[in-house]
Amino acid sequence: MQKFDDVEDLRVRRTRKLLTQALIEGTVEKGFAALTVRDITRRAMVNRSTFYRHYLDKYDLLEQHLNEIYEVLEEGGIIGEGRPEGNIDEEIIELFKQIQQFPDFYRVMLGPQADAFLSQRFRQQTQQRVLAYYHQTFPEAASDPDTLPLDLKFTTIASAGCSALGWWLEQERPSTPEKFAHWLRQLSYDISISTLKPKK
Amino acid sequence: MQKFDDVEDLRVRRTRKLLTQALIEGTVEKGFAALTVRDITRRAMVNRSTFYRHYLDKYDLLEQHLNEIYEVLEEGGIIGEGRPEGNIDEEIIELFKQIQQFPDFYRVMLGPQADAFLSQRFRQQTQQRVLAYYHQTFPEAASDPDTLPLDLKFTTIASAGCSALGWWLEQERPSTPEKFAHWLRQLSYDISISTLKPKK
DNA sequence: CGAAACGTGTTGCCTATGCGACACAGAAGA
DNA sequence: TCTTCTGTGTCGCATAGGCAACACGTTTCG
Repeated sequence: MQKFDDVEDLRVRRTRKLLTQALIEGTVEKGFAALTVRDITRRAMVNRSTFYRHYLDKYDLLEQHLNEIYEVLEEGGIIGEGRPEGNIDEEIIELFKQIQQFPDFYRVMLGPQADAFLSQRFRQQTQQRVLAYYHQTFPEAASDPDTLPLDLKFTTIASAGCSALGWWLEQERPSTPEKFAHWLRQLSYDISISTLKPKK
Repeated sequence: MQKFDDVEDLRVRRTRKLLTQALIEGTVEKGFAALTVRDITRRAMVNRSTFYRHYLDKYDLLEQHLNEIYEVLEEGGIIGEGRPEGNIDEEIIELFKQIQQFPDFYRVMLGPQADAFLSQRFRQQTQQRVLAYYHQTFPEAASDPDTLPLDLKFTTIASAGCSALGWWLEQERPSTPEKFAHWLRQLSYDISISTLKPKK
């Protein structure tokens, strides 16, 4: 797999978007396990060799897709301490609108009958992301023996976030992405305060 | 505007598909008149210069899209190589299954608040297609001075078909393609009989 | 069992497309 | 009026991606 000089090239972004979209649609249609690289590239109208210029395999594609989601969440401060920035709020809302476009896919990942590999990898990545974020934000907390074990915190927070998202998607008529983003920010902020901020 | 060596190149087909899709979505969203080439290319994630490698302007894109639809219908035996005695019902049903692929777009084109240029061009192209069809099917009718003027017939038939289609798409709960095809077949059959079949 | 048939990765060559720039036109605004 | 801004249409150059072929592993079926 080779890298690209200009990751911002329109062709690169378009190819990645098409492949990701095909991954989601294909997963909904026939399941992630049965999905082949050929299926994805055929649906995306992208040559198979091009797929390997960007991703190692379908698992790599999935993880990169999830990572992109987390990056947006972290930039917006949804994960951890909320720092409201008007500009980034719109991006988060856009993200949830995108998620809402493929509720079946995330339902597959988060629902009760979720694909084994998918849901495991999703929660696992979520936890890792939360871990990395808190290492950046609270570097001193890692060496504090008196606080709760970090793993427990991260597992709890990650699981809470996944459950919240799953709950949102399971609703009959999900509320607007704006409202859900607001709730999620409040939730994550409360959790941050109660678990990470040392009481004075 | 330049031509391409290999029109079957996956990149060419993908680009055209994305642009066409963006045209349809953009037309539904903000109307065909207000739609710019920039809007289309931005939505399609295609460079603006690439647009001009394929189309002259948005009108050219629209016409090529309509032509492709008609070509698909002809390949399916719906318009071309018509058999007047055959089972026309199935052919008409196939037609509406094709149209149902882009319901919003045709709603914009044919509905009461339809864009002026769009609906005009659509009716115009439909009329030309009907003209070609009847030239194939009834070659002797073209030279018959005693029948009604052909233009009048075709205009009437095409306009009737478009109006009926627009009415169908405007319904709250459009009836099944089968039922509507039955009605339309009766209508068109009556028109054909009364205007094209010479009385013995 | 053998042999099609399919999926995975990889490579070298060719080309469609992106990018940046340009001239031009019309519209909005000081 | 003179700017400023946006859209149009075109161009040369650089490159991401298509295509065809390859070796290899796995399923499928006769």
